[in-house]
Amino acid sequence: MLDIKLIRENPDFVKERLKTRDKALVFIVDEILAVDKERRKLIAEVEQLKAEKNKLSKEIGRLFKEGKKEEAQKAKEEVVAKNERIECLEKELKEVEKRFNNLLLTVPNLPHESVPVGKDETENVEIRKWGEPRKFDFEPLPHWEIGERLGILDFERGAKLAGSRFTVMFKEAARLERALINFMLDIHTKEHGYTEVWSPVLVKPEILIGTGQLPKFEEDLYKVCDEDLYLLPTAEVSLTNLHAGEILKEEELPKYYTAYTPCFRREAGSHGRDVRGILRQHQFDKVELVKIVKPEESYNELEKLVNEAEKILQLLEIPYRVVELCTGDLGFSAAKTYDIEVWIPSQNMYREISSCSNTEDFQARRAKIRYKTKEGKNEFVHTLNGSGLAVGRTLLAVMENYQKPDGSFDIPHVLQRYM
RNA sequence: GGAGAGGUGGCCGAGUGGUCGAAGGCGGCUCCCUGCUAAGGAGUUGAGGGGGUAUUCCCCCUCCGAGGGUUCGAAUCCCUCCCUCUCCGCCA
Repeated sequence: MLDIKLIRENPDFVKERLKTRDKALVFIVDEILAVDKERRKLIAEVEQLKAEKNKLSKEIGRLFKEGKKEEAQKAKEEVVAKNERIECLEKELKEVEKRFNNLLLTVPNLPHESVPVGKDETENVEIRKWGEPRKFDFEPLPHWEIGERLGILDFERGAKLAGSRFTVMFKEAARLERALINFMLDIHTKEHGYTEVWSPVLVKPEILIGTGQLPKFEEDLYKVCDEDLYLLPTAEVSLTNLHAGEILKEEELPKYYTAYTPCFRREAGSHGRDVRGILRQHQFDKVELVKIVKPEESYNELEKLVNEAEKILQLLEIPYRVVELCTGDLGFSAAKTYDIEVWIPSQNMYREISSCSNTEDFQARRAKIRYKTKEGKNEFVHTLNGSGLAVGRTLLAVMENYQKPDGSFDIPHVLQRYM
């Protein structure tokens, strides 16, 4: 959520920044300003009346004690009249507040000034490459063929159990999934200083509002029927919200959390994309990294976060590249994002395996995560998140990059002790 | 699922219709005192929002689990919900 004060005081700046994402966003700023004006006018009026009412009520108490019944009675009538007016105005105010909040909650974050301006993913900027894609002296197979031939990826049975975009894994694939999870968690906790977390995978709507999935992206989420709970689309949601509504001590920061969770996404609007294999599934495993930091440190922390995610691929010895998303491709909550894209031999291209973002205070403002500065002021923290990594995609990358001509594949050196 | 107890400020804990944003204690902060430390003394110490040309000053509104209601007035009374704890049942 953007700071209403910023919108109020620098509307043109906000418009300019939003425009780099999408030109249509400009109009919402004016709408917000109009509603804000209306809102504040009503607040002033209501509070004036309440002040008068409170004063009178105290007066009444005093008059009763002094035995001045008639004067008290007269004052009572006056308060009743004020109450009617207050009730009426408050009803109006409630409507306006609701409109105001809904508007504010649907505005995306402002891109950081360093983010390249561009309309979509074609204008993302490659930052660096790591590793040389392997030269195959045979035609590399896609992972689904490798997996099906070995009998360790079963798409038909996945569909039987749950429908399309669900897969069953057997034997080495199942074990590799588990090995990858443990490997990633070990690296992040032992080498990068993260605290391991295990969290619920069903969460309340207000939690999803905190990180920005709601109210705007409900169609991407699975909702539990009969209960007001949603399946987690990413552990970013639970980890970031661990401190929702809290005021942290300055010396508690920074906080680094990592968790393995399954993630559930409806992938609405991506029909026909990546239909084969396990690249795009409704349910997938992910090890997530979340940082809660002081504002002045967040961009530094973002660079570190990307490096920490990259470390996994380096240890697995799989080539990748890092790209910086342009303004038009930036996610809703992000001020700046780096994607890590892993090399996929069968597609002869790099595909996203991690997305690392600094949301600045955008999520903190929604989730009300603050810290008390040395001066005793409450400030919003900055929150960051990144995949470290998407486990299913890592598994797929291992299978393809380590495949052998006989249709089998090797296990990366660092994973062998986990198998 | 059944029965009971309870949810108050950073924490503990008082408060059962008026001057209570809330006693007292602990903790925190500031100052004083003692050579240092400990002890002691004085003061101060919640959050969100609106306004006054105002982050540091002033005024006001709201907040005692959440939402409704009664009342001129509610932390205090009534209703609904949520959560925590204890016992019973069921269960991985």
